[in-house]
Amino acid sequence: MKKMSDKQGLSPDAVIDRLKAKGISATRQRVQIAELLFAKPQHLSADQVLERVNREDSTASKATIYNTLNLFARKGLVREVIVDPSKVFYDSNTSEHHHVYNLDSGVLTDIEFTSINMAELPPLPTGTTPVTVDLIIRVRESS
Amino acid sequence: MKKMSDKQGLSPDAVIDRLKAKGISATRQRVQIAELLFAKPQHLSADQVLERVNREDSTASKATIYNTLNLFARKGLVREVIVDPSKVFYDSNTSEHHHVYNLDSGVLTDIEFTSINMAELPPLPTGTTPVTVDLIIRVRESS
DNA sequence: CAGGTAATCTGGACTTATTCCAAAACCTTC
DNA sequence: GAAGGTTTTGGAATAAGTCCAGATTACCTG
Repeated sequence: MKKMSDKQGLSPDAVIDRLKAKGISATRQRVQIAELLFAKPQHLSADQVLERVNREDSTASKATIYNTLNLFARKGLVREVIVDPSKVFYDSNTSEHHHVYNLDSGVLTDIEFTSINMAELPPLPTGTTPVTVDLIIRVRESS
Repeated sequence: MKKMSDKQGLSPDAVIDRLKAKGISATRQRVQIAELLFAKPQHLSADQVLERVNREDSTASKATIYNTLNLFARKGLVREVIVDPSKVFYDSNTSEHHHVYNLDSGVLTDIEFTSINMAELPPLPTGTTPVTVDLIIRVRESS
């Protein structure tokens, strides 16, 4: 019988299909990174991805982690969330949603918030088309 | 008669008052940076501020530029706009508004967009209060 | 106005995330 | 199994931002 991923995510084959569907050839490193990301909706930094991928026996280099995350972001498999100049997260939840960033704890949370939709954007500068719409609400603990 | 700033902005005294109103002591360097920023609504990076301030005869060090911009941002004199991990802008327009960032040209533009207001935010995680609400629409030239 | 204390500024070293690079490893396909 | 393109790799390079300890300045009090 087929072995499923140990982290309740997609099976390796499903991950490979998802990469191929976007025209990304499924190398060992890319599949590993994708399996990690797609296991569940989550926010990971490049560092965290590097650390977790390299916990397993076969590893990936720092350069590959960056290449791959950028590739995935460009292809829309993952969403880059820029929270802090030195805190970029990769969000494996690709459905439309926005973010709450807790400045005290560093925790990033998704929020459903339909009152902004791509369809009804304000007038943009002429000759430009929207690529992403990112709403980030920064909060503090209200002690 | 009183000499006005050469860049159609606030007079030096008005700048000093604005700093003092926020409890910031008006040192030479801070006044210089504030005069530059408050001359008109604009988006400048730390680098640009450094470069422009040091164009004049009396200068400020890199460390001071960073200290001062962070101080101004904390005090609400200026708004930090994080557009790209390595592109932080300081926006001297402190009224409520949002941003359009052109990925091709690197130009950041303000937009008035009242359909999101601090008053009607979605439910935030319990025990947190909003600090900033930032909407950034990233666009490309629609060649 | 002089002296003292706290706040601020400074240059340069340091840190840290990310990118760059040229060589090695790896797939395909014939 | 050799050719040719694509990926990966380790390590060097880059660049924004922070840190630090000493020098300077601002500010208060008498």
